[in-house]
Amino acid sequence: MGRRFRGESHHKVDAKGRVSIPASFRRVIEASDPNWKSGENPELVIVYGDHRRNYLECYTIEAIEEVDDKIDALPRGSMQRKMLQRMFHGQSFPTTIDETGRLVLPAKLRNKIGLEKEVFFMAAGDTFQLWKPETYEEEEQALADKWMDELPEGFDPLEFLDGAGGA
Amino acid sequence: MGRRFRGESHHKVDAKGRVSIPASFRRVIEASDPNWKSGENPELVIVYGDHRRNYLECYTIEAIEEVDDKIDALPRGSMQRKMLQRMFHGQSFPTTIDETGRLVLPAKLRNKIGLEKEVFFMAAGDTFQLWKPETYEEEEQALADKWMDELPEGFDPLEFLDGAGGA
DNA sequence: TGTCAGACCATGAATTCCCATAGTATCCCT
DNA sequence: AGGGATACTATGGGAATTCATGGTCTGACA
Repeated sequence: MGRRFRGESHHKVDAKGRVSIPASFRRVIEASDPNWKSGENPELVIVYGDHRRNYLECYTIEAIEEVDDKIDALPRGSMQRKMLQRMFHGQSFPTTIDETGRLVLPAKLRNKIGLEKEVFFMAAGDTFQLWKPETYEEEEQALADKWMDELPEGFDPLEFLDGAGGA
Repeated sequence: MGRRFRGESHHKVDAKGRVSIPASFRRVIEASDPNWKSGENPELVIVYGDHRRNYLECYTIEAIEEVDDKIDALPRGSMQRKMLQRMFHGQSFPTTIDETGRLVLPAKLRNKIGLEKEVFFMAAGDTFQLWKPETYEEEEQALADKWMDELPEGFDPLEFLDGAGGA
């Protein structure tokens, strides 16, 4: 894996669906697009998935190619292959970042996750996610808080790093 | 783990959020950045965590890569992995130390721990922490008080010097 | 012939870059 | 051992650049 995304931030979404990409994310997207040259518009792929998913996941070109290769390696006609193709080839949207550092989310994608005036960016390794802020807070935050609170008193989640069994 | 941070100190924070790094810490940060070459600006990652954490933890590149590797080793989709990704990939901020030995803390991070004109540096193995001085004193003070209060009536903590078992 | 996507321009705020200074520690030389 | 000269540390200030965001204009298209 090349460079990693890191950080989280909130950005505005305007009436046309335009969204500024955090500058630090842009650097990673550019570096992970094998065809990108300075002065051009780097590409990326947004995977939106089916109705069960309530966020958008953005892949760099390198990251999506890795996924494609893995799909290609699955037996033709297998259910797994079919499902993954459906998700990564069907339910995805390739796009580019314009010269002002923004991308345009079509109405279809915005509606899918209920996006209005604001979006929340969240790094996740070699991809990043786009959430409706309210969804993120309600679902993820609640889940995280619950999970943390259920840990034994004085237990530091960092212990998971070393493979300690937990809740 | 390579070289360790050692010591503690106070430094000014200016209006732009710039903070001098203790010189001895710089040596460790440089030595622990595999890409660093003399004359360049060493990188590091500040992990700020969620609302429960009231200090900033600074990781050298080596230290954070160790963490990243461990996260990669956890099962994709597991709660533990998700939580750790959220903390180390989402709630973190990559940065560099400039040629005058300073780093810049963006307003978001300063506000998170209530930082104003001064910051307290505290070594912690292969990471170091940044505290608002008042917070550090209060927390540590509270911790010390609690410990003292729990000692048996009439017990002098100096007795620990000679190996007496304690609370 | 109104709507929609894309290209282009505009701007305030935040951030980076570059230069400056005062105080300390260090080193070297005679 | 004295007396600089030198290097590094901690801090400050302003200019230049980048970021995030908003607006306008113009064709395409249905």
